[in-house]
Amino acid sequence: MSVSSYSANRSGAREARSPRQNAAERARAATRARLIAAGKALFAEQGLHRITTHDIAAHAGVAAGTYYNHFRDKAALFSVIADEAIAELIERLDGAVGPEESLRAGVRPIAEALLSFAEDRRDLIRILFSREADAAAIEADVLDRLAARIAEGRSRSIARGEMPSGIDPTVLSQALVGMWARVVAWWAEDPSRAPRDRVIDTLVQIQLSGTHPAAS
Amino acid sequence: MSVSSYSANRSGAREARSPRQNAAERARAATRARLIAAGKALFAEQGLHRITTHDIAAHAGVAAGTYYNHFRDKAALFSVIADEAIAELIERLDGAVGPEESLRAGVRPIAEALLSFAEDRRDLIRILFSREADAAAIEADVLDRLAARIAEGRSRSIARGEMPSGIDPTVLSQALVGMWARVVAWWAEDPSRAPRDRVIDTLVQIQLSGTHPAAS
Amino acid sequence: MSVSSYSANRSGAREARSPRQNAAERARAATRARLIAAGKALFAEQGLHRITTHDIAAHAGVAAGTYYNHFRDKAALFSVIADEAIAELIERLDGAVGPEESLRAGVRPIAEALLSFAEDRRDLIRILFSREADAAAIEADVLDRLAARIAEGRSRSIARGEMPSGIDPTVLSQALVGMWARVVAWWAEDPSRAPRDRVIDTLVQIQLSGTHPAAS
Amino acid sequence: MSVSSYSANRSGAREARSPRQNAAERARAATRARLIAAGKALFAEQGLHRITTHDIAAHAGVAAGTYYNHFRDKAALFSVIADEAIAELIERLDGAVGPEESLRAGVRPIAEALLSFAEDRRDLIRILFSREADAAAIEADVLDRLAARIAEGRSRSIARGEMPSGIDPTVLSQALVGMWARVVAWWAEDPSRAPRDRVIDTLVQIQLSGTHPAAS
DNA sequence: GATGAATGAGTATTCATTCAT
DNA sequence: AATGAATGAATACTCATTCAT
Repeated sequence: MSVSSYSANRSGAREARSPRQNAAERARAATRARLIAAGKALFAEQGLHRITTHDIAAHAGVAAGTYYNHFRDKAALFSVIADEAIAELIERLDGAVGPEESLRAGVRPIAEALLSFAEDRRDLIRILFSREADAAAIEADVLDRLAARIAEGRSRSIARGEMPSGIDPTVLSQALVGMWARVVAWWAEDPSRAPRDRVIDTLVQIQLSGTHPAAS
Repeated sequence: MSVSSYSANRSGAREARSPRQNAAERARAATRARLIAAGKALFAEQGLHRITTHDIAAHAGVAAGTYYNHFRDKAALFSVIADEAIAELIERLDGAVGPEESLRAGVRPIAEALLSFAEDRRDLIRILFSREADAAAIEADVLDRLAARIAEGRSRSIARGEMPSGIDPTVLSQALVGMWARVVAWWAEDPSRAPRDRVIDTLVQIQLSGTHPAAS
Repeated sequence: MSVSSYSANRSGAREARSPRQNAAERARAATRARLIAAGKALFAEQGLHRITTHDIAAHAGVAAGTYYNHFRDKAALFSVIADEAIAELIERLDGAVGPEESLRAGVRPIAEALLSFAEDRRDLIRILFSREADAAAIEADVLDRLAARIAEGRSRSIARGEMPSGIDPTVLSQALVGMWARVVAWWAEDPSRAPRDRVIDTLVQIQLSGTHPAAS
Repeated sequence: MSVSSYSANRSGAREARSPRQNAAERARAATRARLIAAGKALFAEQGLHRITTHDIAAHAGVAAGTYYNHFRDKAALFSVIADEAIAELIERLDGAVGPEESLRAGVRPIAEALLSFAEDRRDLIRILFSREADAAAIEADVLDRLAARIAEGRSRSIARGEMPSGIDPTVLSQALVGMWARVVAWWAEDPSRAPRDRVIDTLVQIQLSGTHPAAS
């Protein structure tokens, strides 16, 4: 388990990467990965502040102190997880809609991407939208980033005259983000609450009509 | 274990209240009111679990133990505040829309009631929508109650054939609630972010188009 | 309830005991009696340190502060109760055995007096023999007083040559007291554990043989 | 909630214990031992509920929180101490009397074992017989176990016709246990109160005569 | 790098007691 | 004398974090 301990400092680093160094590095990365996995599982179940660093270490099968060899403090792991989650979500959304694609065409793909993400990553959904005081900064971040992306798209729409003039794009983006976040969290909690396609259809209908002059 | 003294008015007797009793009761009510005010201010600023009962007592200018002469535990004050806030919010919404009024007519009044509440009661807004783990039950309650109210109205709309068939009323109610909660919280945080009427107009436009066949 | 409050200080004491004073005095005594009764009931049920002064006042139907108009502190009421209990017990024992009566004749009456006391005053038994840290001083007192009484009797017996010389009267008195206290407490807890007369017979037999040369 | 670290030796592996693990384990055991020693000293002096976990930690020379690395709560240390004490007492009593030995022969050895225990372990005596409300369960246990042992022996005596018929064995066992417990506690408090042998002689005489027809 | 024992500040809650009315 | 609101010291228990090995 701790082979690396005895060697790491002794090797006279000749080559940039001795095999020994590689082994040590791989072991370290593996420990880190297990801590992250433990964090995802536990934060999703119980939320940030019901979980202790000891819980995470124990779930990862390492000693309590090991946690601090990998993360500065309790919040750091949460941030890492949240950042990964956000990145994955953004990536999926980007995959779903080409950046310059017509927004009209894009609504359904976005909703589908969101719902797929909720299906595949219920743990991440719970972490991202978990309504935690301590997580507020992170969550605000998630939602604000989404909102910013949307607002940006909307501005282009407006510039092209595609949106009713009464609508403020920043308000709209907050509204859409709040809507999506709530619906996705609500549905991820118990997907049997509504058929997946019906959720998508509903979101699409609201979106379509609410945001596009063609709908009126 | 012992009979509690948490209710403001213990004596069942209507009459025969001595001046001394009245004075004591008034003093008690005043202390309670100060604790509630302190709770509102502090919970709004920092959230439920960053605040200690000592903080609240200190902010109210009473001794630490006095808190427990008025509230069973830390959560109790939060509940009282949240319940009051919900009641006030509901009351305002009820005042804004007659129960059987056309939904179409009702969208704007609802948005206006919401925004007024956000203006007048920024502290309560922060508490109600503060995304706290411990407050989750309360917030879920708020939002679910709103969602239930909306879903109910929607059902009538559907029955009257006023809504597109693709829309699921439970999904829609979650969506609207998420949208409103987020927009209101976002705006209450800093009302200079958008002019009040523009927020209302935006919400109305989304609502109108999204929920009414006449808009399509 | 508080008629006396308004008059006590105003009466220009002409006679040694005005009717008003008598009334006030009686009211005060009644309050005190109710506190004592409450203390007996509650201490017997739960022991000294599970019971709060608020519990006692509430059970007596008076305000919390009233307790301190009658007793210096929490221990004072306990002492009063214990003293009364001891006095009653001593009185019963004295009633059972004439001071100079032959000890031989007295064993059965003592056992009977003890068991009767246990039957009539289960609450006091529980208080006197309740094995409480804080009550230790009091209980030690009870038992030591009993032991002293016994030791005294024994010394006379020894002087009269009625007791085996190997027996130390102080040790014997501790032994008897421990025996009695435990048996009485054990039996008072659930009198169905053994028929009353069988308990007495057993105690008598042990006593008789253990303390009297005639038995050897 | 999390897997505890209260047992001294967590690792099931017999072999493959690194020097580091051994050192840590030894350190842990040493701290635990100091906490237990502190508990014995303080509980014997002041009783369970006059002593705080901070007192124990301070007396053991460790930080307050360290207590909880070794014992789940305040009661846990007391239980550990009491269990050890009971076990040691039982062991001594078993060593003193062969199980089937004549009871007659056994009285003196029992008394001697008891007194030796009281001499060697004055702290444990005080803890075992300390008359504490919270310790009641433990003490009841001690005394009941002793009583049960005695009752068992008595039943054999009765079966062999060695005991007067007027005596109820359950009452007798309570009586003997009360007697012993009180005498031992009284004597351990200040052994100069009576010479050790005189205590033993007195106990033996009471026992002999009280329980055995051959003595009459 | 990993370990895990130790740390100690932090916190909710209790309750004997006081005192102004 | 009675009231009862206020007091504040006391205390069990938690947990993020450190550090010697």
